[in-house]
Amino acid sequence: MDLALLQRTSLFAGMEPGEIRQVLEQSGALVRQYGRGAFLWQQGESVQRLGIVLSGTVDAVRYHRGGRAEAVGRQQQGGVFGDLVAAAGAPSPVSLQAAEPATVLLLPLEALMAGEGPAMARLRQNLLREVAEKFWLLRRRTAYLTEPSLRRRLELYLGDCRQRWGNPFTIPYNRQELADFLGVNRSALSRELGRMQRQGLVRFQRSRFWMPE
Amino acid sequence: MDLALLQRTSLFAGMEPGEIRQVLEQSGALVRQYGRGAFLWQQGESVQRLGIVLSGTVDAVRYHRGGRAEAVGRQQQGGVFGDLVAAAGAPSPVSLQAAEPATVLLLPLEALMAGEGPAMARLRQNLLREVAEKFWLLRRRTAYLTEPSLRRRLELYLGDCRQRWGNPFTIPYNRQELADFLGVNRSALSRELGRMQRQGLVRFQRSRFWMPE
DNA sequence: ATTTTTTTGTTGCCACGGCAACAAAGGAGG
DNA sequence: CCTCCTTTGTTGCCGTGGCAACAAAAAAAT
Repeated sequence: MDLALLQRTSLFAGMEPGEIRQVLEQSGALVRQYGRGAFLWQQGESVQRLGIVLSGTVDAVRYHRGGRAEAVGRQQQGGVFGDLVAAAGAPSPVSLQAAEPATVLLLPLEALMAGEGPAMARLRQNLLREVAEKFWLLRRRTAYLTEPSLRRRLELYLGDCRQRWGNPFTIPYNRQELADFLGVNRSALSRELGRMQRQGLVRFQRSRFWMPE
Repeated sequence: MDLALLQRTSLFAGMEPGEIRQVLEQSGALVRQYGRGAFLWQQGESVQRLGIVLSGTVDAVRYHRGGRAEAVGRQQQGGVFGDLVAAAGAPSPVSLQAAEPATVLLLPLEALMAGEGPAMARLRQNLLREVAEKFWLLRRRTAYLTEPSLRRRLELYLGDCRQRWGNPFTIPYNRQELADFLGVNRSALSRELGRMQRQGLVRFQRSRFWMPE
């Protein structure tokens, strides 16, 4: 078990290798491997485990009646998944699928909540924080989605990025993905970006942006 | 302290009065009162407490530069607030304000995560579930907001309501609020609802709806 | 280097829906 | 009952932005 990797995850942040090892034993953690495309679990199942990606990629996907698949989230090395599903204690609204061959560490939620000692307490704080951060990330997105115009959505999003990362900054999306994220059409997005650049409100090439002020 | 009320809250659900009392003492809970309009805490503050509304109403409000206030959430008797703020451990993106004179029970988060015993474990499960449910509620809303047309947003939202509550069902919004929730214009919403009713896709009066099939 | 595929930019068309202004209906209070 | 105020429905106008189709650029594959 690669404790150094775990130490860098949000879930085990601030914990000593000894504490991590202790928590793993105490909680009944286990490691599993999945091939490309394999389901860790399916939409509608009740799950009481959460996972950490040790290697590979895990996607959260929502399958609509009609077969359409909607990408909901993606986790790579060190990422935590299944926390929100297990925490809600309801049938999962998404399937979890290995986008690439993946090795994951699985932790039973209930053991984490009941376990005692300072290491467990720290872990729980981390878990709760992880979940809350996912909430606020989503909250931020709804702020973009409820802006009335494409221009305002872009200004708000890019302004947030500049504030967070400084100038220049690189966004984690290509045009199509950004359009999806902001809930707009890709060509309309390109058009508006062009306009903003001509007006000197922003400069960019590909996913690298620079904003004045 | 009204233990019967607490027993009916999501945070203390499934716990005996004795357990609740024990948790309150063990964690250092305290009761506070706030007059109408008083701030429980302000945007930007770091908070490590969460609260339960014993009486009155507490609003989460986001103040934008420019003075514009955006209503983010509201909790009434039995409702839990501040959980997501405290859990994230970051400066609060919202202010909490007593919309009506309010009595609240405040619980230090850290004590809840570190406390031992089955009652504490249950409480933590409940807390985590509360947070996760707020996430999925928001997730559902983004599903509406990313639908491309007003019609599709309505169909999706009303379809969800019918599935959840059965026919007929009453939505918790008036027209203006529903428009805001779905991120559309109120008159356009009324227009579309009218069209759908003429096509037999829905029947309604005010906030009471009925959908075929 | 050449070909193929992916990503991004551009443009014309036109419909959806925002906006404003008003009418009608419903509720509350006298 | 009548008045006042809030909520909901209706309609015309017109701009934003969805959509499709193509061009250009970049990246990947051969």
